[in-house]
Amino acid sequence: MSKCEQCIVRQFSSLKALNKEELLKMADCKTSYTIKKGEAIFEEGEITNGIYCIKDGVCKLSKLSDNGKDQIVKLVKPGELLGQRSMISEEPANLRAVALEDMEVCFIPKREIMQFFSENNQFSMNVMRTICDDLKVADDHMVDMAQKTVRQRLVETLIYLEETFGKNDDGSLHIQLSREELAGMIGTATESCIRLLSELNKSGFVALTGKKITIVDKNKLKRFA
Amino acid sequence: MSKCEQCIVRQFSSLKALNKEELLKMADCKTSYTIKKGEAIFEEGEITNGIYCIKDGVCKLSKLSDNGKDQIVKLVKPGELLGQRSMISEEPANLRAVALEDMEVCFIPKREIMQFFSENNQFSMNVMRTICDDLKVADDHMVDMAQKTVRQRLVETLIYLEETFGKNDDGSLHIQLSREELAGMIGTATESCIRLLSELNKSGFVALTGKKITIVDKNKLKRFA
DNA sequence: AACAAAATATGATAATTGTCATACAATTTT
DNA sequence: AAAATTGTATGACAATTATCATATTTTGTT
Repeated sequence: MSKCEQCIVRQFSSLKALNKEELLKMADCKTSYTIKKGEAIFEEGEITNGIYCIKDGVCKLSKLSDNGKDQIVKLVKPGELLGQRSMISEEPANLRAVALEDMEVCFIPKREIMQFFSENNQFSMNVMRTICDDLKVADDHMVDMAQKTVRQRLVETLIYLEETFGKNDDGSLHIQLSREELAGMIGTATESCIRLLSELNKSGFVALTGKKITIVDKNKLKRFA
Repeated sequence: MSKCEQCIVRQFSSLKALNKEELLKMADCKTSYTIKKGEAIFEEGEITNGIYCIKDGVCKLSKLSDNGKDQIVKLVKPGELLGQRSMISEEPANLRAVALEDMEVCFIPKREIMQFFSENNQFSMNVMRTICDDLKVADDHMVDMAQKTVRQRLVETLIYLEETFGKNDDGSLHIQLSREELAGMIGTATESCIRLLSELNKSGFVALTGKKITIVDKNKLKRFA
């Protein structure tokens, strides 16, 4: 069993506030999982009873809407935690978590986390800040969904993807999303997403090579939207 | 100066975890304000350095979008707290708070709240839960904005307004929103909002009497959307 | 009470976005 | 390698929604 002390998640997340003793306790109670691309970590409505630490791989958090479309609410990357909200609210998961790449995650039971909460004030504050950040992002996102056009949202999403997940050697977006998933992030029909991408391609703002998307000129793209 | 012990905010909010001593300390450091309908409690980008307790009156939290429209993110009612997120994140306010009715609020400086945080674990957990609830609502709201039609959002908003703020004796919605504000909640153009309301009126699902909106048959209205 | 200003309402029209059909390409299965 | 499945692309069209113009009503002010 690997130790938590050197783990990437510890460096980037709320867990950085935990001391050696707490980390040892955590290492002791954690369960490690390997999750293949496309598999779910948890489903909407599932009772999770703990949090997941993302060691490797990116996943999407999505919610199935009444119209049958899967809206992607957030992408979660290595170093981040998953399932904090449900655990604190003591509710089933509001969102579904599905791996976009092969992943390595660790599960920490609720019992341990709650104990850290009560004993380590800095840790609670860190978690609180993370959730506050999520809330701000969600509010802003909501305003965007309500007030921006699909084209604006597509452009902003492409830039977000490049800035957050980086580029391959050939300059294309490193993160691999299907057109359907991209549409699910933007909140539009797959066909509309494809059509607008194709338009951005023809205008020379982005280049499409197979599934790969390359932002040709980020600043021009920003201004265009 | 009134005591905090019997205050409505104390009964409904995270503050219920505070003990007598803490309440006395809070009563001692608070500032009470009267805010007239239409006035702002704080502006987007303003540094608040504390939280507001809503004793009376409802306010809207909104964000100005690039297209010049004011998107209403949330309505806050008596008994709730305001400004928790910014305080915890140590950031300027992300949203603007404007009174929809004459209001009575109290301001508690950050310093005191932070002390309660570190000394009263139940209080921190309560605040955390509140923010978690907000996050869930925001996520759901985001999905609605992305996936539902304006008509669906209007219908759901009307029902939400009736269920949350109640009805007058004549059955009309108690909370008074202008058409522009209603449009701002729904995330649509004012004209579209008016047009759809008028359509619901003609179909007999709601009744419009001047500014007053009455839901005639909630269940029919729900099914119609 | 008369006026000005603001809010509500409605028509006409354009722009955006969704839906369905279909074609083509890529990937997986047999 | 062929067939089947899935994903991407595009056209045609319909539905939704925004915008602009203009009444009409309500509200506030002098």
